[in-house]
Amino acid sequence: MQKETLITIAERTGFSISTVSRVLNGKAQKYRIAAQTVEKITAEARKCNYQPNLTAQSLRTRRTNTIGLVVPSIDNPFFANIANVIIHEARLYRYTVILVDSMENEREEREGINSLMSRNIDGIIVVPCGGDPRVLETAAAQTPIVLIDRYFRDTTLPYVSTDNYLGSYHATRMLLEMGHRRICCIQGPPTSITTLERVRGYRQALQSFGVESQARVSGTDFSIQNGYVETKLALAQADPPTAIFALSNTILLGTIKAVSEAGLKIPDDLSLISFDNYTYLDFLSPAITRVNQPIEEMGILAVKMLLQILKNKEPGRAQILLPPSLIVRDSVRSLHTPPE
Amino acid sequence: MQKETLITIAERTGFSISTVSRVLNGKAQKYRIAAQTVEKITAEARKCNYQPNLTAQSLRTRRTNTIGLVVPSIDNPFFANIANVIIHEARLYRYTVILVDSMENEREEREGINSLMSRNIDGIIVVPCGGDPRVLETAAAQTPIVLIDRYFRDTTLPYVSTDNYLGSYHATRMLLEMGHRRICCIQGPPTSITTLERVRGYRQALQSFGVESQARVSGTDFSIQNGYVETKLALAQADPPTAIFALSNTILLGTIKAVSEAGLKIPDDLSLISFDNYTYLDFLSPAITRVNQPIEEMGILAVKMLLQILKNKEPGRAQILLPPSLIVRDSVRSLHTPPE
DNA sequence: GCCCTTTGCGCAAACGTTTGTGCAAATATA
DNA sequence: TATATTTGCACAAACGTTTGCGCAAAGGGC
Repeated sequence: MQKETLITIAERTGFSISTVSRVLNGKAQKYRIAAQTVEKITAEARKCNYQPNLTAQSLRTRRTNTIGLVVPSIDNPFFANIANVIIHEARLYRYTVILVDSMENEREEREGINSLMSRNIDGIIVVPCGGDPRVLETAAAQTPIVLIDRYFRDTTLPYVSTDNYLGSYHATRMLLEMGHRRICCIQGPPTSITTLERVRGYRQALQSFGVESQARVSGTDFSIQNGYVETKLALAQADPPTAIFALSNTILLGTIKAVSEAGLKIPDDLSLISFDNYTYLDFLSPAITRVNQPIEEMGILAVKMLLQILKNKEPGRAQILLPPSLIVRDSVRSLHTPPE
Repeated sequence: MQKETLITIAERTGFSISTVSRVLNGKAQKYRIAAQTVEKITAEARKCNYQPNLTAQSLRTRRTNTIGLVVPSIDNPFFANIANVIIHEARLYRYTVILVDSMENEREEREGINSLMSRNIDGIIVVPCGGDPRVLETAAAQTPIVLIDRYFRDTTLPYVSTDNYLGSYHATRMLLEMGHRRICCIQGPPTSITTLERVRGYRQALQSFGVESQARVSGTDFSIQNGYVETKLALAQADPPTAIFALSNTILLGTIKAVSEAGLKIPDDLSLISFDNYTYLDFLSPAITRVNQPIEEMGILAVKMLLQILKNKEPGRAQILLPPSLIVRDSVRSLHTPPE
């Protein structure tokens, strides 16, 4: 079975390549192709299962109906989730997604984006992994770019993310209202905007209770190991925390491991609250109280924003923060009442 | 910043397009381009950060340095894991991956594969979601295809998967050796090869203990809900099982939910064993004993097999089953000893 | 029957590459 | 000096599309 092209169809139907092209692109009306001709050509195309050659098509049209998606690690369920939403949403508009994994590495990210651009993809959605917007901003001069989840403080790049500050603020306040004062906050990379915002929310909540001097922030990255190490340290202090706020699902896992190794029970001996939602968190015992990011909405918005930029052919300026919600489960104990 | 092409570089350096092309493709030797010329051209290319237009390139060469990956659901950590390995491995050979999510739907799968092929991708790795190899086999006539995880019984298509039979056999034997006899096996889609093989292993193990009449197999698909429903039913029987064998990580979650709703403790009241490995399983309490599939090896092999087919330009016949391993944790109790 | 409009379609250029072939100049050979 | 060989590069076709333009034939108005 050899490849069918416009040429082979043209030969078999006796019409020219251009006529075949126009018919199959639905431009028969516009070019006044006779109904009979349309009939013949579409019949033939269907019969031989013609599939246009997208590389030729996009060489000519400079469009590929493809968007690039760059995430730091597809292995992280949070990003897998984002990817899932974006792939599905893009499909609705007949866009295909090329996935690039930057491995939390700025160089990989840059190369990935270069590779995407040399493929003439129509736009890029990216969860940036560096602190420097410049690479992305120069790239955005050539290809529309929308940031998701992570973004930059002073940037003109459009983004959609969670209001990390707010989520963190609410979570911390909940702990405070439950009577907790010694609350450890285990953070991700200290320069990342998500970390910064979450820590800001944490501090602000403490301040609203007049206990900002109690702030305990530590941690270096979004890894299980980081959660583990920092929890070990926290628990070894003279005045160990009564609650731990893990700023990501990965950090949470490390924390849980350290806590269980210490022989502590959650929430009786230690309360725990986390960022990021995930099916499995309901199956841990106890189920983990957490800040839920509206991933689905974020993904849909990112795609829509990108498509809008593509349609309007103008830069795109939307910078959107969606409110997170608190999913209350069983990992936080009230210090006002005795343990069960 | 306008796009740099071979043409602009040719103009600026004063050489012809072909010379520029050959130099930048490292074919200077072969075409006896003067060292000085090579120097000038590469300098200019570097200066203006030339990136070849991949669509033009692949239109001409009929290669895209891209492979397609079709999975049933990127949201499932098992497939996210596979995708992760394949993306990374492909990158080593400078291949990019286009990810298609078939949503466990044969029509989506077919369309996805068509779309991939019209992009001239060099090959496809697919976790098929149907029971019929024909679509894939005809596609394989045009583009190299390698199956991963799932495959077909009578097919010439190359594949790499786990020896599901063996994994299931060992897991079931372990339960039997621990004294369990009433073992429920909750399966995925009854026609899928992974289900069939796993059930076969389960039955064979029972038979090796002379208790094949005790076989209890039920279930319809790889969903949390299926695990939940089937467990509910199993527990409601007159002679409820002492152990449950969940044939996937998703089924497992449903089972856990139903078990905990029934107020049963694992492993004291009920033993549990599962297929598929996953970080989170160690964080459940108790940690879940499970059959580990060698995902990393499978992914690497799949990519290597595909690249080999591409290189040799011959169909490729390798059909490989890798042995799984048992990860023993705390969810299985021995009936020979009293509960702790 | 003549001119004008409409209908229906084809020609050919262009997108940015790669690559087989060819050819002039430089060098070597006799 | 005449010929053969090598060196260094350019020409042009091709990959499969899309699309502006143009032109022949048919139909309409008078």
